[in-house]
Amino acid sequence: MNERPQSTKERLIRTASELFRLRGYSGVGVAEILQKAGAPKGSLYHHFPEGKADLARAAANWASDGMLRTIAASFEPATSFGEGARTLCHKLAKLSDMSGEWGSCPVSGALFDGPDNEAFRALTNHLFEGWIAELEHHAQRLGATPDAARQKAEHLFMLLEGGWTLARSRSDSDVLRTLPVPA
Amino acid sequence: MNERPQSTKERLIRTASELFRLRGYSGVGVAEILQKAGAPKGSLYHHFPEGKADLARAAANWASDGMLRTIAASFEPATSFGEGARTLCHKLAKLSDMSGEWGSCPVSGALFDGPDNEAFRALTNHLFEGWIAELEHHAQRLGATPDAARQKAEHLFMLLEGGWTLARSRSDSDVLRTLPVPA
DNA sequence: ACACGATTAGACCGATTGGTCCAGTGTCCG
DNA sequence: CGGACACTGGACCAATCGGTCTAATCGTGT
Repeated sequence: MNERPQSTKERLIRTASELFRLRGYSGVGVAEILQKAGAPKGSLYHHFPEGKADLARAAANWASDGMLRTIAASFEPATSFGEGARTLCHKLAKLSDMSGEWGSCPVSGALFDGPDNEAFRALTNHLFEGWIAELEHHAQRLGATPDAARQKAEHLFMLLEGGWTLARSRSDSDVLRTLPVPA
Repeated sequence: MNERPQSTKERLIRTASELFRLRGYSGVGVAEILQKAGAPKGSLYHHFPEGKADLARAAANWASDGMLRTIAASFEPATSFGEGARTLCHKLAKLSDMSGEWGSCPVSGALFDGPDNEAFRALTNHLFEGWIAELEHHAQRLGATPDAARQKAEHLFMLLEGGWTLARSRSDSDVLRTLPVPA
């Protein structure tokens, strides 16, 4: 019976990630996730024994993996950090355009406004540091000194997060396309 | 009976703003706000006939006004845009340290994950553009051309929003203090 | 002293929340 | 064929959600 394009678990993670990005952890109920994913309640608590929090962690991890792949795909063909950064911005802008709706960073959406949990904050930070480390790796590969690479990576990360916020508030992905990225 | 430091309405706005900043619009219930503010339910719906959404708008407006004052206070004595920007960053870092807890931008916290997407988004954008306009005004006053002033203002805004996110995820206000602000 | 609008106080409401539980339905391996 | 096990379906639950309502109380001008 499982000739569906994705497994139930995968569908749950994807729709949860999308909804959390739009309205945050507390802004989305499990009923809505289940309805959009076309799954019954039993499935959720089978695949994610700890329920909503478990699903949010999985969604954040999944979204973070996608972001890491996007970063790698943008920087691998680049010949300078600035070029890779600009490519990344354009890719993210395009993703925003395609989704049709305006959400926030999928990681902070899923985790930041959760139950005042310290564990959620720690996972958020872990994922963010993963992005920064990936950016740092490419900066160093493209000729920056270790110190400069770290600085460039953090700088670009903050611009991206801030740009995401402004783009969402304006409903305009061009904000991302014209981001003043470090060279 | 009203020798309290602030009126009930003011207390509601302040505690709502603080809580929304920590856990977002949907992450905070009216019961919690009322308890922390020491107000009964009747007061809320007397001062804010539309209830929680009304209160969130008021909280966001109040927080935005505070931010505008902080921007003005930082840039007025400055002799260059970079100097004003650095002062602003230090002031915001200090505010984060004093609050003891790590929240997000008070405007996006109160409004971004709300139920009525479009109206909330429009207000968020209105307030954000107010910040950018204030920054732009000071940039121009301190010698930048109109085009450069606009660019510097948006650039600083995005760095601040992104820096806020990273500072929160790391629980470290030094992120703000070392922000690579435009000159 | 009185009246009157502004405000407070909190009981109460239906809807929705996240979560539990178990009977069914496969699917695969002996 | 027959268990074993992974998964689905949904009824059901206590708790909490935002919101309404009315009675009491307050402050103030006359």
